[in-house]
Amino acid sequence: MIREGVARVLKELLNIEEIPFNVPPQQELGDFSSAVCLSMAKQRRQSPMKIAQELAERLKSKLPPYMKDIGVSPPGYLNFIVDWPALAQDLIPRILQEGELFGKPVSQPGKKVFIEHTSVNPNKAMHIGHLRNSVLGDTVARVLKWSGFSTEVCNYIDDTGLQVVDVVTALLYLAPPSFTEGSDFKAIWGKFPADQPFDYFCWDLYARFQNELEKNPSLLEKREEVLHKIEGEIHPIAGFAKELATKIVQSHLETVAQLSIFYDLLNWESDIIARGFWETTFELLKGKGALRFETEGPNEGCWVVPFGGIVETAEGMKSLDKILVRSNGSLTYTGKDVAYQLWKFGLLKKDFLYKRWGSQANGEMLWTTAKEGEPGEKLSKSFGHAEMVINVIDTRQGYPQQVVVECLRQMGFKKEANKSIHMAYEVVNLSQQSARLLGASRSRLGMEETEEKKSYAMSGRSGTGVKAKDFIQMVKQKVIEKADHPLKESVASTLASAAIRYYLLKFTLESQIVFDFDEALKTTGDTGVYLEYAHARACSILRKAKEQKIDLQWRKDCIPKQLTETERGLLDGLSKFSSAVSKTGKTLRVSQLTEYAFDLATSFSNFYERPDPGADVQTPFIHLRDQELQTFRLSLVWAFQKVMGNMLNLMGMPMLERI
RNA sequence: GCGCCUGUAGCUCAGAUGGAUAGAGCUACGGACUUCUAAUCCGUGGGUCGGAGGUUCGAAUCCUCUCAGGCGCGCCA
Repeated sequence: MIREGVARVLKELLNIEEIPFNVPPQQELGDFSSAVCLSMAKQRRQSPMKIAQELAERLKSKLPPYMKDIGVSPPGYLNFIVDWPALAQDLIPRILQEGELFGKPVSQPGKKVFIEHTSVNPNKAMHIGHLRNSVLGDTVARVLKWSGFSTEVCNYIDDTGLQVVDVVTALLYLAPPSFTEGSDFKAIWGKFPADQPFDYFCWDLYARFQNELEKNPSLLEKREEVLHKIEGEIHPIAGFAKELATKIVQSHLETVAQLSIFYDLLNWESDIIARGFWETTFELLKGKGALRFETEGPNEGCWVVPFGGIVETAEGMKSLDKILVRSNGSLTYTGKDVAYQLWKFGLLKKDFLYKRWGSQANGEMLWTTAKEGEPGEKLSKSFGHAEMVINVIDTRQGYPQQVVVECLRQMGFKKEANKSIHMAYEVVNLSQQSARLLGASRSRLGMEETEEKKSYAMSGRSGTGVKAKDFIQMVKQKVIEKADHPLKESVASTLASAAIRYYLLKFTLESQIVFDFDEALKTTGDTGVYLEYAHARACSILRKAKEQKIDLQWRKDCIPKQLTETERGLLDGLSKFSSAVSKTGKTLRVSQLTEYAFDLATSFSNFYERPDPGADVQTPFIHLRDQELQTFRLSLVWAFQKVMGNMLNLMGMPMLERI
């Protein structure tokens, strides 16, 4: 806000696009500075010092907002001295008045962003890697909504894939009683133990099935049989599979709800097929010549997107071309994805049928696509037809995502191709110690006895991974242990949720998280707990002030002539809120949120601990004799509490009034 | 083989558009609680930003090469 004001004036004066700012090495020089003059020196053929001096004079005669003075230092830096009282006078009452709306950009009517995240195979429990996806997606959605977009969040359910087939086959045939033609599924449902979550049982079962497949090839035939029956959609097994997937999806939704993650729509892959999305897409692609039918070579009999031809790899010759339709006529995942992407933009003439899934803990209705649902026109809301599409998928799927975008481009949907964003993030792996703790043997991890690796990939196939619900429970337990007083259940849950979201958010997208229990269970320092603590502390101060009947009414004459270092620090932090969030909305680098939030909380802690940094004694705000100063400092606390609350909201962390 | 990503303090990581002396947290050591909440704060220690060239007045940041690690290149999803 301070820097934006200066940047606006400078841009006008200099006619350049971006103004870089930084912090001077000595505080005496100024509160912040810019090196624009240095970079201008060459093209203007003037010494940077001279440019800076001239510019400073021009700025001084027409001071930007909140500026007290502008100085110059060699070799040509512009140093800005902030008029802190003026800033306080504008900023604090605005924060207090606007509350949740403070710093929010004006909305952009009609601009809709479609965000897909989570999209976990509905055949087993979620693990912490899936959680990273959900937290990233949910946070981006929150930030974009705040930025003024209308958002639609969807969770894609791949119910037609082999993973579901595997678990169904395992349930029906791996252990007695086996399914027999004509029988009902009562005995099969009876296999689920009462003392274990549904999705946990499937987790183990899936891993066991992968193991059994190698030993017992007859299961392969069974699997093939189950696959066809599910695809046929008429056999009772198809209904059973759908029921199973539905139950798992329910488990997933319950899991992420613990981290305040909700959706607008569940999109079932089977509905993409049933609604004939592909047929339309196929014609479009063929019409544009984007598809090629292979009559020879390794992809003989397939419809492919040409994407680089045949290349030599470590494992021999391979084709880079992407198959969309297999030689047996069936559709690949990428094929479905192209059709689905078209639907998201409203480019398909076809639509799903919808019905209500149920209301969620955030009060919003969750919809699902369904064969027996209603057409979109009959609903009060419309799904899809987005301006921009963000797919939160891990980086390993970069190649197929590229194919999807390329298909759009080839079909002539250039604008939509450019607005298709693959939000790619690195996976979560397990540290050596974590892998050991999970009891993963070397052989199960697929490694030699002497081999040592830094990290281990989680694997559904081998059942190696930290299950999301376990992790949430562990963090909760840890938070309770670490507290110096008994915690209410709800407080522990909130702290755990904040800690987990923070942990999954603070890494940059390119950073591979090597999950380590010690690291992930930390409750001190750079953690979500710190943010909650700072917020709750501010609440406590305000609560106590009210109890003591201290007048919190803002008066502009309460501002001191000189602000202390920690007061300035907090004020500066508060003033950066809007630009910090806006920046995240543009870059989608959500780790910048935790970075800013931590900085803000730190500046508050510093202010709280040392409001008068030079003094020997620090007086608690509510004991201050100077009523003006008391009002000012308590107003700062209040403003912090509001802005921190807004930050917590944006990161999906529930607020606590006291811990 | 080709492509993408990563390499910054003992450990885990930030460092958007190139800017002045590269920052946090954890760990270690030393200090501050009859409290507005010590899950906090203050201090000390810790770095040839993987390496080598180059561009630039100026490079952790841009370019080239190189070393090390991860991932991708399925008629899986």
